[in-house]
Amino acid sequence: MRPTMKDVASAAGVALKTVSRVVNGEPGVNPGTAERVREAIERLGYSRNESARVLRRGRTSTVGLVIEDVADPFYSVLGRAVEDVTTAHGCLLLSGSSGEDPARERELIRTFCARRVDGLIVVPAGEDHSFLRPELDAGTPAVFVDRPPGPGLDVDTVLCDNAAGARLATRHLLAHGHRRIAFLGDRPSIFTASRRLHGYRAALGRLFDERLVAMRAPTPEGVRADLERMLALDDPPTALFTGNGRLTMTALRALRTREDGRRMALVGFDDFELADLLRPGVTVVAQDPTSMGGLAAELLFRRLAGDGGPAEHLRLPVRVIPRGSGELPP
Amino acid sequence: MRPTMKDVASAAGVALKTVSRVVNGEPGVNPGTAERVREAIERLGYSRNESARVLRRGRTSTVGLVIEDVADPFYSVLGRAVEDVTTAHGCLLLSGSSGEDPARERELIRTFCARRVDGLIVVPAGEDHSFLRPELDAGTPAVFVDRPPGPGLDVDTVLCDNAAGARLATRHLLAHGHRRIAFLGDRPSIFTASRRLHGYRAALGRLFDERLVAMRAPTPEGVRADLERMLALDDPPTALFTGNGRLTMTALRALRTREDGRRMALVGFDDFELADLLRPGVTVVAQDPTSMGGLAAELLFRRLAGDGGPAEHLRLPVRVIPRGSGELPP
DNA sequence: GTGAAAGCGCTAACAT
DNA sequence: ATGTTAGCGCTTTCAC
Repeated sequence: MRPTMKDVASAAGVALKTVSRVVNGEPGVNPGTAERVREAIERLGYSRNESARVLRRGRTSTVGLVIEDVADPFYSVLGRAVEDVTTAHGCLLLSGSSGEDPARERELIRTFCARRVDGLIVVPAGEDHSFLRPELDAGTPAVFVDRPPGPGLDVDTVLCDNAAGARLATRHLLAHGHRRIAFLGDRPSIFTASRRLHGYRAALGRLFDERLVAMRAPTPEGVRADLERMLALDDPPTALFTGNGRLTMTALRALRTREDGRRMALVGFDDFELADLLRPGVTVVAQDPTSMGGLAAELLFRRLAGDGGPAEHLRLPVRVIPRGSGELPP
Repeated sequence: MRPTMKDVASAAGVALKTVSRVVNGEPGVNPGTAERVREAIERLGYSRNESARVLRRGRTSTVGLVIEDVADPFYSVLGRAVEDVTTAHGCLLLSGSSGEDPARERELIRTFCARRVDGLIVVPAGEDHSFLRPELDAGTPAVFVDRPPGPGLDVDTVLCDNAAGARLATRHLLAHGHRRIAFLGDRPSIFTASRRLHGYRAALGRLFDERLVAMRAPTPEGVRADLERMLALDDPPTALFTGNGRLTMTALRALRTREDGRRMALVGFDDFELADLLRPGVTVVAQDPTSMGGLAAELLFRRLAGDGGPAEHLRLPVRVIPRGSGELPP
């Protein structure tokens, strides 16, 4: 069906190897011959079969990226950063959504490895990554981003300082006079969620009250129910710390419909588009998904270039961006 | 390095072909033999080399997706829909960002074709896609989404009704009493931008005033300058129609800093997260990127299943979502 | 039920 | 400067 090097060779009246040389820009081909070959390539509409090349050479020049959801604003920006670095290194990025499902995560990684990606970048969903052992041993490096791998896997990681970020957020609210500060986090099984809970709790000290903590998947109904419950307490919260961007937006919607909700101070983990345009602007603890993805990719390419040093563990800083909602008085 | 079928075969004491049968779930293998093979596979950490399989079989079970930016909220949602359909069909999705650059678009498509994707889904950046001819002739189907291909290529397309959407938006503002309605669009070379301009102009009829039209890349500075210019007119606009989600957000930021801007009515093309939480809520003409991506992918898989009918041209409806900003009086 | 041999399209190593 | 040969890991075909 599609023309092969052999077809191009006979069309140009040369040996297959000469075509290979021209296609790959190898030296040692007479300019005239090269021209004839190029003309035949053009005429036949030839394009090199990458599968055959990969089979022979052993390197695919691809990188696999597993994230929670390619459509999530945080992870898609992280993914774009990985794509840019990957492209700059002449590689192709394969990416897929795990949807927080460990089985899907494993299946994606399996698929990537069967396609022999040169390396993996993973935002893990599962708690156990021992299935990666054979791949790592076979020489496929992996970098974990945003969350660490399950126990027993000593690979490079790029995380943000979750606990410090949560402490900053909570202290910010404390500094503005709040004493009853609620925390809305994602499921505690998610690494970032439990680290952020930890930071929140550490900053509160003896002000901590477990009735002001709710951790679950960010559904509108669930968040609404949690807030209703807390606001019905004798001593209701005057401020709220939300554990990720999705929860912040969900909470904003839920609070808007209650008049006592509108006056509630709010600090969210993760920045998001339009946070500055809301009234009041939403104060956040911001991470930088672009740096995160970019650094993870650079780390991976350093491994691919042969760096065999001990596993690196990058911890990226976070910063508070005050915009109004976090500075409301109790 | 990595174990091959040959290694598994000798470890299990069978012929290579028997391993192949077990790996592929082909019938005609003694259960006991199959068990021995599976055990050897497990022990050696074998995983099938997909490149070799592809080379032999001729099908990669991959689909290539080219979009403007994998981190753009609109296109990333579209991409996720494509991914879901692709996964459901047992295929892997390769996706890449063209960044509105025709050269990068072409390079991405070339890369995908060299990797012999079974089919392509493209949100085109360029105006000429004749380079796709050989691929189509070689039997690689393509579906164009959001924008049609350049002339001479009769492939399946999934577009939204851009002109109708722009007419709806403009009429909505007219119905609320506006007579001076400005249009902020992306570069006119972009298909959707020019179609939306067309619909806007058609709805305005003799109310059209070219001084109220500005088309350019959605940069904060550019949008700000355009708005300043229009608001300085003797007969300034009382309403604004923005041609895509990015422009809507950029315009909202620019308007917020002017007191005469806050009272300006606004309808935006494309819905976006938090449009409902802004004050006033942002009235939009919404398309459905999930349907768009899903339908495009379904169309592609119908082609891959052998449907050789004439090119289909789907046109998706749009709808107005009133939220406040489009209902402000002049 | 099992296996041997050929070959997919390419590159690496070695001639000429 | 050009060509020949072997073989990457798998599936296909055909033989046992």
